[in-house]
Amino acid sequence: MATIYDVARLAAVSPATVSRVLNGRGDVNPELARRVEQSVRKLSYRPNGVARNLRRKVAAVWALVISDIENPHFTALVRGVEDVARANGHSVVLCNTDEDLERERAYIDVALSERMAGVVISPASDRQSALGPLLDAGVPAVTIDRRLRSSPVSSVVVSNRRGGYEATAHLAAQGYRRIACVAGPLRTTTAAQRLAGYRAALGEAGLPADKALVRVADYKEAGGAAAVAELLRQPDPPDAIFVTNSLMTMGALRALGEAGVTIGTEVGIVGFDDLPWAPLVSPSLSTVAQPTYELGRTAAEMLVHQATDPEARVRSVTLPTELRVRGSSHR
Amino acid sequence: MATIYDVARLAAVSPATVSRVLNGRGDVNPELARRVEQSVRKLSYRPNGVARNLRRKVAAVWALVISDIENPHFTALVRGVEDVARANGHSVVLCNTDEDLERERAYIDVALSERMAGVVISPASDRQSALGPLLDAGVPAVTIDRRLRSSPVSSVVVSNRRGGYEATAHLAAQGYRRIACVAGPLRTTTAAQRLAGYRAALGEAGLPADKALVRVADYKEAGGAAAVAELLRQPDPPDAIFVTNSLMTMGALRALGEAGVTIGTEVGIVGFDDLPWAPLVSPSLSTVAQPTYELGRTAAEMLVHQATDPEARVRSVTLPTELRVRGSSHR
DNA sequence: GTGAAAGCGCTAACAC
DNA sequence: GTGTTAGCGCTTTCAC
Repeated sequence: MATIYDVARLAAVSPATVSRVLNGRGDVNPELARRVEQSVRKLSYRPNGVARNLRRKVAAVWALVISDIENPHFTALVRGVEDVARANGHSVVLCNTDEDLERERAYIDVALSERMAGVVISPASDRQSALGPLLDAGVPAVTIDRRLRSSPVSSVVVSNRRGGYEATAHLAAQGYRRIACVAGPLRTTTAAQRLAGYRAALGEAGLPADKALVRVADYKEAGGAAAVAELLRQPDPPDAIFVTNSLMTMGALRALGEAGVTIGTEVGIVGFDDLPWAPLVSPSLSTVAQPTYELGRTAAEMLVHQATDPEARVRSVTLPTELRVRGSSHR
Repeated sequence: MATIYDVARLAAVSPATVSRVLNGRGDVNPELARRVEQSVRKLSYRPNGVARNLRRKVAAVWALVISDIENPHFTALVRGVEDVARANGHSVVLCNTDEDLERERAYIDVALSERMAGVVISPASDRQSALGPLLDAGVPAVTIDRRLRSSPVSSVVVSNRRGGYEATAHLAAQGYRRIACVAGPLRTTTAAQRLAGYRAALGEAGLPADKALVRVADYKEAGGAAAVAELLRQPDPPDAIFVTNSLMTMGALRALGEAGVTIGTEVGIVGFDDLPWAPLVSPSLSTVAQPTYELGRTAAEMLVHQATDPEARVRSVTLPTELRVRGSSHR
């Protein structure tokens, strides 16, 4: 592969001039610039990004570290982040941690090691974060979807508590009395907040907070199915369920189907995260929708802001959720 | 941030010895090794990956370039690739091209520029590929899900033609007579092959190949919906539809619902790609399932093979699909 | 406006 | 075994 020296030699200029032309810096004689461009083409020269990064001490790439690549919620964020990144001359690479702190750490390591320009991350845990080294190194970072309790980092989240509250209050208003909740891993702020909203709504509706009606699962399909199967097996099963993410909702529907339960009539259901197929199941699925694109866009904009002004103080943005009432939550 | 020189100084050894300890190369006096490790900890030293890559001429990272991050088929591949990567000491970063050749080119550029160790890619087009520079540079590359006609690259795909054939033959066997096909962008080999399978099955069943029954769409939800809406508006509408990917199938179901058509009875439907929610819609959705994890795993293994043996010849692996008959494809 | 040269942090010959 | 040193390819002072 051709280097900047090859180009310089062919164009009969110095490597410095080639660099200037390539980066549009400083004033270069148009004639020399022309010669450089011609040589670049002739040699099909591509700058070595690694050498450039070493010299500049930062790459043009952002890392978007998400906790579950198969969760449509997270993949929907991507577009928002990408659009802002491209507008600011950055590329986005995705890293999937699978809710695993060890893998989260490994990817933070890669981001740090490759001197990436910024990191947007949905942390696997609100406390034992792997972000420390990143922050110490001064790399711009923003958490998305979830917050971090252990360190001061800017974040963009949705109103999880309110979303959980509205879902549950809606079920109560529809006359359901034993409303269960399938929660996510409580080490995530989303799970904790959605559960808190559920509890608040129960209290307000004067419904008892039966511990047996709360199941902590793992935000995955199988976990949701298992949790619902257990709930149904109880002596006094629920007549409604608030399921706190889409993957678990899918599992819940499967478990309900396998148990021969009629959705809506026998057991009402509201899921967190709206999905394209929510209107297609029958009865159609009531959900708490999140502004996923906005979530990604906002996080990316905060990253740009941080990169521009390193003194920028930590900010936390909360975007609204929206209850979408469909067929699964009334009799 | 501490450098290898800082560590060397503190441990009273040379940078070369630090490097040896860090990389487990050569024999190092255990006492020196201990001192190095201690200094590394004390300084919380992290090797600069960029400098390392510049020196070694290759990074430890693989790029997985997929054409649509919101298509569950592609996100399902990721796990297979990741598992093999990790077993071989690589990290995987995902790049989303959105079926856009310009963005494909940009990400190939990043992979090249950052000297990534290998690329697994589902190309946006079978001809105008952006892979050229990558292959010229000798970077190990494998296409996944789709093939490339324009250059000799190893690939892992599924039996698209057979999958299309089986879906269509099944609909014919169920007594449907005017079977339509919603195809993907024909510049992808998957779309071309699935369509070819559809045509072959029609011919074999003695059904006429009415051009009006074939709609070329874009592998996206809205495209699938629009195509089906058009099909239904025709003077002589189809009584069954083979939809060639899951996103378009979702759109098809929506369009069918909006048109008030009873699925199965009035219009039979089979979709390509199985999905967790396929059994949940009603009637449950018949599909052609693909071994997504295997697809990812196999591609990654081929990449390892290529990296190990640069003389390895181009191979093409085809994995089987499986027709899953459910409720949407009979009366 | 242009070029010479130093240096980013690491690894791998090579010399000891 | 261990240290010295050159150099990966680029950008950026600094001198002209």
